[in-house]
Amino acid sequence: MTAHQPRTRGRPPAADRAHVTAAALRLLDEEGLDALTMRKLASAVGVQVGTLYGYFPTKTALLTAMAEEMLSGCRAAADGIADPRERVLAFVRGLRTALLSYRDGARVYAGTHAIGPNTLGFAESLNGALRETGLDAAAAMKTALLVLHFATGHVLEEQAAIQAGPDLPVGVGRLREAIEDGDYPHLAEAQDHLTGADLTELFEQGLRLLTADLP
Amino acid sequence: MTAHQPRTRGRPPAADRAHVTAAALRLLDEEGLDALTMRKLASAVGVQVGTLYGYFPTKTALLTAMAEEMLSGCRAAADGIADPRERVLAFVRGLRTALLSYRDGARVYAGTHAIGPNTLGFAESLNGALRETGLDAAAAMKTALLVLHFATGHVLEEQAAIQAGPDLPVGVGRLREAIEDGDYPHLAEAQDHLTGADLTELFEQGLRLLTADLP
DNA sequence: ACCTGAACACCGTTCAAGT
DNA sequence: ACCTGAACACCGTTCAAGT
Repeated sequence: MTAHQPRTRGRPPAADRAHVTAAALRLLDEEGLDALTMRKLASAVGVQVGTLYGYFPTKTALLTAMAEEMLSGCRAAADGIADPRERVLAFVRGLRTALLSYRDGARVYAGTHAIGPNTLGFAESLNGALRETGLDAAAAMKTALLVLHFATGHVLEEQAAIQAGPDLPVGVGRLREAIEDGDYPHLAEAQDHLTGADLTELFEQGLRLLTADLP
Repeated sequence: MTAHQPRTRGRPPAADRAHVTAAALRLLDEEGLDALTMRKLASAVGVQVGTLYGYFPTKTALLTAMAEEMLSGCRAAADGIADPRERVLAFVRGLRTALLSYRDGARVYAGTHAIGPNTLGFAESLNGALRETGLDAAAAMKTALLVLHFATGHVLEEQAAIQAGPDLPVGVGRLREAIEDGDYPHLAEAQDHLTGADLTELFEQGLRLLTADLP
């Protein structure tokens, strides 16, 4: 109302919300989701723990803002593609890249339900591209959900496999051991073909199949 | 070695590991993953917290045992199907049903990497069915991973959508609001077609597409 | 209006001491 | 051999009091 007031209206100084979110994403990338603590984040920002609750009412709200921010760049590469079918593929690849570019990115994304402009804008663009291929509203939304679910699940497993975490290098050895100890002939044979499997190629295969019946 | 010794060899009384796992699954189903606490589990079992660490070295180990136990019944329905292609579909449907039958089942499954007989036996049977359709070892494993990733991602979202949790009914209203406030014409149109969407049908569509190129 | 400092009610995990 | 009881080092969250 008054001219003297700074541009804050409700509570949160919106400028620093972004700053805190960026610091949280940096911390996530360096230490992983399990080590992302409100206290560690506070000291990274240079503030007391309680202060964070002036920016975000809850840790879930922070994680949601992080998920929203993760998607900030994932439309750029696809938006200019003329062929709608190729645009659809580019959108989904962009989502995978966005999630892969932060440690535990898929876990954060799958654990939240952001409704910010990046998330909804992405869903809108993906739906738009699907409609342009000739699908009606219902079919476009179904295909969008399908590829989104697939991408989430795939990157989740990709990042779980990468994780050279606390005891995971042990974990993969244990898997090999368990397969050889037990009676799993198909798994034993497939294991060799699987070592160093190209996960990008696997993702592309899934994406191709899920979009195979596009008009 | 000696005949007097009871059949315990190392540390854990294996009989009660199963009992604790069952109690944990019961607690999970009643209260959800976020409320599954070692202390709550201890009091449900009628024991002190520290005692649980005689059965499981860590909470992660408990969750892994829970994931393994979840898959106990998911092969039964498919194992007798003669047509290999139909058997593949039945295995994946069985996995979805198994995960859906516990609250937060997919979150537990996706967050662990069980290597017990249920998990490996399921993977072995799925691979065997895929080989029988005519796929070679590498192709069978790739398709298996694909449908597994899809199923995980799909049920994860299914259970997140169901969750009439602490503030989620508010959450869906907020989504509708955000879509109508913003400039998302495709999402706004698709929203009506989506309400009460049949998630089982959507899962079947994804499954059909991912297995469409089977020989 | 914003931040500090301190507390509350929890966690997972460990380990002496009992029996 | 197994369990108890109590502690350790943390959590997320809240809130008076300061400025």
